[in-house]
Amino acid sequence: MTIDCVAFCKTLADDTRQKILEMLLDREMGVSDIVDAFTMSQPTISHHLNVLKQFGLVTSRKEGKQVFYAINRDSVVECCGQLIAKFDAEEVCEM
Amino acid sequence: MTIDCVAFCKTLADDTRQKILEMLLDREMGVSDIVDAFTMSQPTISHHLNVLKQFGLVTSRKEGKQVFYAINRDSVVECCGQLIAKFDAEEVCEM
DNA sequence: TAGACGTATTGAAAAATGTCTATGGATTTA
DNA sequence: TAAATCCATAGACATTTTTCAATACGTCTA
Repeated sequence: MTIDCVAFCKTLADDTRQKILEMLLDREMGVSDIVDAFTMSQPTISHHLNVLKQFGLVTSRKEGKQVFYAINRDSVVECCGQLIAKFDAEEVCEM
Repeated sequence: MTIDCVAFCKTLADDTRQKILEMLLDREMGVSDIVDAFTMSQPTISHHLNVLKQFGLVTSRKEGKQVFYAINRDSVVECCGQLIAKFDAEEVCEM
């Protein structure tokens, strides 16, 4: 399946979202833990988590009152791969 | 040298800029040729070309009245590579 | 069941970005 | 040199995105 590379870049075009992804590289985290790592409000973090989730870069699971988010490594790698593929094409030789 | 991955994604987070880069994969182009490929105004295209140039994804050279833009393949590949490297890290094992 | 807790949603304000028109600078040509 | 061509810049406007406060929703616990 081919992704929308512009949408992928938009998803990563935010410092908070990239930092969240980096944190999730280390371990799955609950929303409140993520919120604690930033100075922004909880709704703002929830918004960014939703943007990441909509594009499939993270997954979430509910456990009691908490919601845990995890990075979707396969998706991140696949998207980066498609981005490279789009712009790393060999020079086209016309004959 | 390490790039700003957020700035890189912001640079690519626009449909027009990605299309311009794709066109330049094929061949170097003058500004007016690029403008002709879109329905947007010439200043708007110039703006996008400047964004791409500021981040080093394209280069330009002047030839008479015309300005030719070319993709900087090395830079594009290097930036994509760093983006992958940032999020494709192996799982961290704590001992 | 009432209250507390954790998270999502809503609606609005602020900030950033994309787009346009108008114009200016550089270069060529008549 | 005057006009034409090509592109960049400036400023204004519209759109999108980020952010927050307020509140709603689900879950646990006393």
